[in-house]
Amino acid sequence: MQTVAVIDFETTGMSPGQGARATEIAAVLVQDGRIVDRFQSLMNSGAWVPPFIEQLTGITNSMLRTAPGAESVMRDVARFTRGCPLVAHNAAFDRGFWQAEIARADCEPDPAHQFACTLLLARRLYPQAPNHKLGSLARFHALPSAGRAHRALADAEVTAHLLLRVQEDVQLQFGAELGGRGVDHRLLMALQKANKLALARCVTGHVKASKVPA
DNA sequence: TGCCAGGCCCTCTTTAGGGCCTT
Repeated sequence: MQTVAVIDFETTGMSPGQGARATEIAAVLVQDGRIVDRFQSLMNSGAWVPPFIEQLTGITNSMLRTAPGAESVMRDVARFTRGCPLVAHNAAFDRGFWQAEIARADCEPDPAHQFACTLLLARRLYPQAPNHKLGSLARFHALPSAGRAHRALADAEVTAHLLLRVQEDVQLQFGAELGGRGVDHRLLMALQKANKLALARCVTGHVKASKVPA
């Protein structure tokens, strides 16, 4: 079964385009419906962490002073996730930092590193949720807690449990269309883009497309 | 002077605007 890497960044701000840098990254590998491996590291890019972010994440400037360099951490996490599709909650955010930090570390881009987004999927599948913040969805589905929110490993683990719940619910909801097929990464990427009224059509189309020889 | 993210979704839309979500 395909192994997927769920990642989460903590950063100094909202956008790498505005000079924000990553302060911590975590990746958890999900295979056969469970977490099978974990990677987590603080990363010292030399960037200053604003007080608001120190308070939000608990990651302080003094903690980063002794952390490994951002470039070596990115090389390590790229190696850890090699060949795995990626998943994040609000993937547009993490994708931006992933691409920026990978480029700074001079890593070769991995074609397998395509992002699926649990935020987009949750908006499709759980319109009845009070909102689609990671913490709210964790409460909504009673997902296991993995530690302090706004730390990379804890958030990545919660996102991994949300992903597993999404896969389970897609299977339950569209089992007939899937005909015994698993909920793979390509289907999740198709679903997150599907019009909310066209989920079933999307699944059927994906299954038909999957039957065409490459 | 005032503003300064980006991507996505929804709707009183598409020649746009506002809200959500991430740190």
